[in-house]
Amino acid sequence: MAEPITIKDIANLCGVSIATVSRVVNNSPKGVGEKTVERIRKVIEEVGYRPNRLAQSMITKVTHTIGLVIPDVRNPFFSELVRGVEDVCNENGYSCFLCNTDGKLDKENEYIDILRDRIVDGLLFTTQNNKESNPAFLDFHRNKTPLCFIERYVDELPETPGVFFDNEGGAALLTQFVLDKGHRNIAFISGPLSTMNARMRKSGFMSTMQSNGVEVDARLVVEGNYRLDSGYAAVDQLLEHGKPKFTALIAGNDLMALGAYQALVERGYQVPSDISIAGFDNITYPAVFRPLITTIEIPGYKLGSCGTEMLIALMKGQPLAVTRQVFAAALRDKGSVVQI
Amino acid sequence: MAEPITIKDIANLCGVSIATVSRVVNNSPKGVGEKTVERIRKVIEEVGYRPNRLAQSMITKVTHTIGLVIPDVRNPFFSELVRGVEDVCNENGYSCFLCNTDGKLDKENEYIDILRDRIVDGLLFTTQNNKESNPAFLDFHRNKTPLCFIERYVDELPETPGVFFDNEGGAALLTQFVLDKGHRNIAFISGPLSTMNARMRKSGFMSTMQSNGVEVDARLVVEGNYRLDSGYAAVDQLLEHGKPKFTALIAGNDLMALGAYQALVERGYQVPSDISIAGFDNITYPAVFRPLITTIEIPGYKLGSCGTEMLIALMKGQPLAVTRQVFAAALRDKGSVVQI
DNA sequence: CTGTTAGCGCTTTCAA
DNA sequence: TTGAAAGCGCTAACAG
Repeated sequence: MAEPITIKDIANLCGVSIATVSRVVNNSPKGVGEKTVERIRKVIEEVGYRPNRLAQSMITKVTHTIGLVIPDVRNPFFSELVRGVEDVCNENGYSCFLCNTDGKLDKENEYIDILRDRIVDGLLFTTQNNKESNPAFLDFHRNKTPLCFIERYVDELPETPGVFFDNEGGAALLTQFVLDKGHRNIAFISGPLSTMNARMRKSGFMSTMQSNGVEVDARLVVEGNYRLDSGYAAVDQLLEHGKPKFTALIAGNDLMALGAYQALVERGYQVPSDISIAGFDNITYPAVFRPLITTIEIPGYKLGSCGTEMLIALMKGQPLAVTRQVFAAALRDKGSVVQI
Repeated sequence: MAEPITIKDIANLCGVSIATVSRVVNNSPKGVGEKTVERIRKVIEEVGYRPNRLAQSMITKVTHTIGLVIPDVRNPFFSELVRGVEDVCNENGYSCFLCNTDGKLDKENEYIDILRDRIVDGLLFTTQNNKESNPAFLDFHRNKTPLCFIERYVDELPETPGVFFDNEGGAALLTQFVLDKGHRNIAFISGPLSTMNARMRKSGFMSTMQSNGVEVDARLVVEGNYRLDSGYAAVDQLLEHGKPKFTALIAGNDLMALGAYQALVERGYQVPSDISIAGFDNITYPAVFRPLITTIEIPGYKLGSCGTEMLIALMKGQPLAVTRQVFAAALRDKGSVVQI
């Protein structure tokens, strides 16, 4: 290990004190002679000196690092989000620790501790898990380490900044779209109602049905778990009493919509001519793949990049104009909902 | 910002010196009275003291962090890989900085500098870009910061450890499979031949054809760029002179295979009954999606986790049994290649 | 304009 | 078994 060059070496090489070198490194108080600045700059360049960030951080107490805690980077929504976060970090001189929790509370806690130990300047946090709030958050909060939520609501920390997706509005938009196509008997497969976004989506569906004066048949509303097979199983439940009583089906996400699609097709129904289908997420794949599902797009990249921008503002001590940003939903019509 | 608790506070609270506290924190030289250890432990627990990792790192020169440099986490292959890396890091007390370069040389260089400044203990690097070797690598090499390649070959650093996928063997396996189905006129769409893996795959195809005594029609071998549309375009090129002269088509990756599929179907050919298709990558999607392409699976997670294990061994100064691990290919038959 | 000095929080000899 | 003291590489008063 070639001993790294230190500020001391530069000072010696230039015949000045380390304080002076430090000043030009931080191009601080212009109170350094121009000649000196130039000379020092030249030497730094020549020998390839790079300040030791650990030493700097020890004094300044800032590390220019953040922690990003997500359930699983393999989920396309999160990889979009991660990329949004990382891009903004990089643009602003921050580096980002990636942490996968699989949504498990103990891993979330573990990572929060790890990140605190690493003295990150801020934390970006997202999870489906909101059964209970995490005590570690309160620590962060106490230490005033900036924290920004992504699609997460914690009752105990109502004023914590965050970026959110308008789940309710998205569901309303989609439901209205289906209604406008003439459907009146619409089935709904929700995500797990333990999660806030599943509740919001369901609520958007229900209220839009109501505001359109369309009664919701309770037997047509079932709960899934956001996975493909639960969409499949939901169809069995919906068809329990023979022929379908619905002409359209809205699922809480595209995966369940796909599962439902499979179940319907296997049972001899044509989609969308017999039954229309719609979902949430806009999971996108190479253009050749079929089926295509009309869906609500959730802007993963945008949530990540904007959340990071908020966090950076926070870390710089800038007051936030808005502490909670809500992103609007966009409909992606892919033809799986037909006029009747 | 509540002032963090320091080792000094613990020392005062316990009426011992900071050296003693340090000893129990690092449960080092058992040379501390059992009573004292217990007392200090208790206080540490009570007040929730956590050693400042920056200060520790300043002295020990290790940060327990690594850098992971990839083209884009949104590519499913890389998100698999990232997860493999992160899991192994976490199991071993390391944290991981994620860096996306889009395969651009300047961003690769930038990140290498950033990571060096952050004093990562090791670097995991992967990219398709191997037109030129990166001077920054040589710095890393000079500093003896452990470096592990993932699917990357740099001529100047032949002895750098790495994990690799057996591209040539995979291509051979797939080609043999197609040959065994009775095909003799087989088209091949390679990836960009500037990349090593595209060359290896092509080479595996060529040599297997040859070893089976099957002549390769040069007009049936075209170069693509690993993207969907280049697979589509390649078909036009292959059909230039009218009817296809091939009964099977192997693409350098699934995306191009998909593009070729689309082009063939649009031109009225049935896949696989008229023309069989095979690819590389085993990109996987929810089970309902069609078409399915027979393919070679590349174990992204495994490459990530094993690469990280190698890197960790390196960082611990353990000698590596093998400096280069090559992962074997596995065929995933999905029915897109039929017997003729 | 520049240098001296005192730490940041911790590990690690060297003594006691 | 424990403590005192010397730094790690750097920043930030405070002098000059």
